[in-house]
Amino acid sequence: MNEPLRLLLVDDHPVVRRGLRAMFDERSDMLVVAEAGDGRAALDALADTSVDVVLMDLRMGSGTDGVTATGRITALPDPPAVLVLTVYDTDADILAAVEAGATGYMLKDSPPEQLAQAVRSAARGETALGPNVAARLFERLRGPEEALSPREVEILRMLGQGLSNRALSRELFISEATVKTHLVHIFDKLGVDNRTAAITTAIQRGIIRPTP
Amino acid sequence: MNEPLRLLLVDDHPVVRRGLRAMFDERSDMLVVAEAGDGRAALDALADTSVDVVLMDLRMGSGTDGVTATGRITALPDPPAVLVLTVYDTDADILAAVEAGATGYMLKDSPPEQLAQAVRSAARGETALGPNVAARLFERLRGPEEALSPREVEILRMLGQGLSNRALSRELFISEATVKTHLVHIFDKLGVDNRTAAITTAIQRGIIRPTP
DNA sequence: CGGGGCATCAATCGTTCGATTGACTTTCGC
DNA sequence: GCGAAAGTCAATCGAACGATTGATGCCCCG
Repeated sequence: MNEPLRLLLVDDHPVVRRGLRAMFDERSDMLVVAEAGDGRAALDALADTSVDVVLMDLRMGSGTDGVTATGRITALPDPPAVLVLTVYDTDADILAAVEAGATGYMLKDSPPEQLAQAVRSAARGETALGPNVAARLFERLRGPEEALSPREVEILRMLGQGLSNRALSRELFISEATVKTHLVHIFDKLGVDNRTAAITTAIQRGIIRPTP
Repeated sequence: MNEPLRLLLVDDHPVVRRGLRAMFDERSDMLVVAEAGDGRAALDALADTSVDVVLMDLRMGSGTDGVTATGRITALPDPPAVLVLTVYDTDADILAAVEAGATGYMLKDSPPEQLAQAVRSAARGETALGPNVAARLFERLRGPEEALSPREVEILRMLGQGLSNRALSRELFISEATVKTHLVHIFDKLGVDNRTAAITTAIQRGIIRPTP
């Protein structure tokens, strides 16, 4: 097969798209056939462009995010492979991307040759994982994390603002005993035994954001 | 003046450097004269290359970080202007960069024309601030945050793992009373009144990272 | 030299936390 | 219909937290 791999670049950063295009333009076995600034634009591009591999950023400032777009792309008939590219990730990001059907996950600071190699692997349907990503996936598969209920996430968010159980109960119009019960469940699911560790773990896993 | 602005690109992401170079190569009033993957390499490049504007990433995976490098560059005799470029920032990042002497601060998702404009402003010695950055600087100037001592930061880091005061005192070989004293100071400086809020605030400000 | 900052320490006390045990109601899927 | 999950609630009790007051010692700088 001597036809170049047709690539679609999806990233909200013009600089990054430009850099990727320049890099792949130098490779005779690869051809950038389209670019998109968010997931929606990526899906639009796929409607009238044949693509072998999509290079997808997970975090976009606005528009359809990378995980949702990945899910939709891989649900297409005869979908292209999706190689996720990102700067930094939380455990939740990695898992979400893999569950959405991405066949590869690389960090943006990977050297150009590694990136090109990952693109080729993805085109062949092989999994391409950047450093550390494989290890974290294995860890996740070994001990799958239990999902928190919506109520539990809501309580976690408020907990991070430093509210006492009593203040929480007032804000949510429930009893303090109920707050405590939810906390017991939250601690169990996160594998911690106090609120402070719960907050740190939740932020690290991307369950909540650090907004005081 | 018809000579092009001489630019030095400093970023640990090859993709980003490549994209920036491609963008500036198109502008007749700008010339990329060097690239560097970290702050140290940037200083080396400046030793034998004349540069008008340095485009500096703040976060590098390894090597000398952007803030330190900015400080050293602006301490040079007849230094080039430093325009900081980053993806995401914490309050501490912004303040550190400005205090280190940067004359501009832009987010990487800025459109190419805005970036070019910021480079021209920096070259003229004018301040170039991206969206939201100015507002946050004003907020900081209104109520400057107190810096935590190294010991306080150390204690904050361990606090985030959920350690009780007693466990902390054991790990640090100090009394529990000392731990409590440090915490009182930490709470005062962060403007909070309990450990949980302290952790959230510290993570948000970039003082510590969420590593459970 | 004196003051400020940092690190260290003690004791007291009221409040809050977390574990525990037990229970009830509603909804959904098998 | 039954069981599981989610949400709700109560009471008890020991441990831990945070505020407070007060103190000492060291180092650095004006």
